[in-house]
Amino acid sequence: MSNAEQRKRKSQLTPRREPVQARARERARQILDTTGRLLEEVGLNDLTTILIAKELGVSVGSLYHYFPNKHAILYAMGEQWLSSMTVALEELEQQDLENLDLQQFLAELLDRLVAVYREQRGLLPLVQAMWGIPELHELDERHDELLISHLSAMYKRLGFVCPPNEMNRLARATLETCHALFLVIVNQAGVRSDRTREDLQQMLFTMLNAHRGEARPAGLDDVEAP
Amino acid sequence: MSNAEQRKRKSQLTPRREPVQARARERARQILDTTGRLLEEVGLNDLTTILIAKELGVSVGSLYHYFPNKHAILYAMGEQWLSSMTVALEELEQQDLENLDLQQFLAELLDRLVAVYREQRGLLPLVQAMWGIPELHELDERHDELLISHLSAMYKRLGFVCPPNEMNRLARATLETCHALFLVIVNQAGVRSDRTREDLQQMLFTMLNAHRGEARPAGLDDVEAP
DNA sequence: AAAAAACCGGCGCAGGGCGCCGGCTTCCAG
DNA sequence: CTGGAAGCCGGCGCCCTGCGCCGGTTTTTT
Repeated sequence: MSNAEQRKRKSQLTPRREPVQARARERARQILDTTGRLLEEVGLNDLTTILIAKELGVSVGSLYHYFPNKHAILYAMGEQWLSSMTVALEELEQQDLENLDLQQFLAELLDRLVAVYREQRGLLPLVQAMWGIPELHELDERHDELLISHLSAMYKRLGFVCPPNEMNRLARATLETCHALFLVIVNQAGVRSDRTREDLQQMLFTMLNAHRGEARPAGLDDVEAP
Repeated sequence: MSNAEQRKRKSQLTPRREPVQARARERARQILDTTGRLLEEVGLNDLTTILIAKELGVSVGSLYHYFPNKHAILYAMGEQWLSSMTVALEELEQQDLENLDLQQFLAELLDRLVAVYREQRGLLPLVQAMWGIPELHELDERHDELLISHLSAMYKRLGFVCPPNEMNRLARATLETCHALFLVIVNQAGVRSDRTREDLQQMLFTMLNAHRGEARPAGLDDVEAP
């Protein structure tokens, strides 16, 4: 079955081989870099392998030495994004959270995450890709899990006593609110973005502060639910 | 230029003709209905004209009597969505807002909007389409403008005294926060969704209450900016 | 210096979905 | 009852774009 063969190849998302030589590693980095730049400029719909190759000044064939197909490039960008988030979150977890109050914690959290959003090239099209391209869905899910697990852990260290399912709900609400407003913030000019950033912090504080001490929230006896 | 011709046809999004007979009008409604159902079931990527026709039990040719192309169907769904929102907002504006306090207002607002989100079939793929398909971008923008203008007007009636650009910022923050959390809410089960709905209300209250009286916010002297 | 890895440009080609076509059926008016 | 307009139907042409392999050359590594 050549069809099955093709599907297999198509669903292959990891790089063809681990680049060993310095030059090759550099190339792979350059490809991602260029792709990021192009995503910003032309958007997801007009991004083609030919365009990437031309922009970078290499041939299409070369591209396929590093990545088995176009989606794999986007996938790699997504992983880069995930790892930036991971770094930011782990740095935050280094801190002495037990002795931070909630406002201080939120200020730290938002600063770090906004920075990650700010430095990511072509973020919006990338998000769009993670929603729209089936092969990349997994990344979106991993992103959510990553944030939920880290946030839950940190909330606990801050003294939250909610049961796991409620913690989960709070983390999800936090993450979605942050994501939505970060996208607003990075598109605003100086003062406005600071104000929105501050509003976000106060909103999160309101939500979290209201629930931090609820050991047994009413009506939430289920263990796991969306 | 057959190419220009084609482009012209492709960019055509309004229905081919206004249906005059009852049967035809009914068909058009059915097409949108079926499309909504299919969007829920198979998602945006696997939605094809053939599938729509087969599901509805008509031929593909028939579809093209009512809509010039596939995107036009989605466009029509989007417009339906916009009009639901408009209705909800206008109903709210009927009320005696001047004598409502902010909490009461937010409760009303959220109830109505959540209801609209709940009853819209295939909402998520539709949103995805409005982001991903260039022809539908306009809908997304109109949606934002719609909400921002209505929200600004209502905030004013509630006694807000901010300058227009700040009002705009607050409306945008409101809309993005609502959108993000509505999508969470409609996917949660009973009690949890109520709690998130309540959290959202308190968060919005926090943000809006903080700024309702700021006639001259510091550093916001520009007239228009993102 | 030989082997392995990286690089190059061209081109075959597959396939999936779009939407037109030509002819039929139904409905309404006169 | 009849004529014509609106509605309906299935098929399939076909496009066309982007994917990704190939055979050969150059560079790096050991």
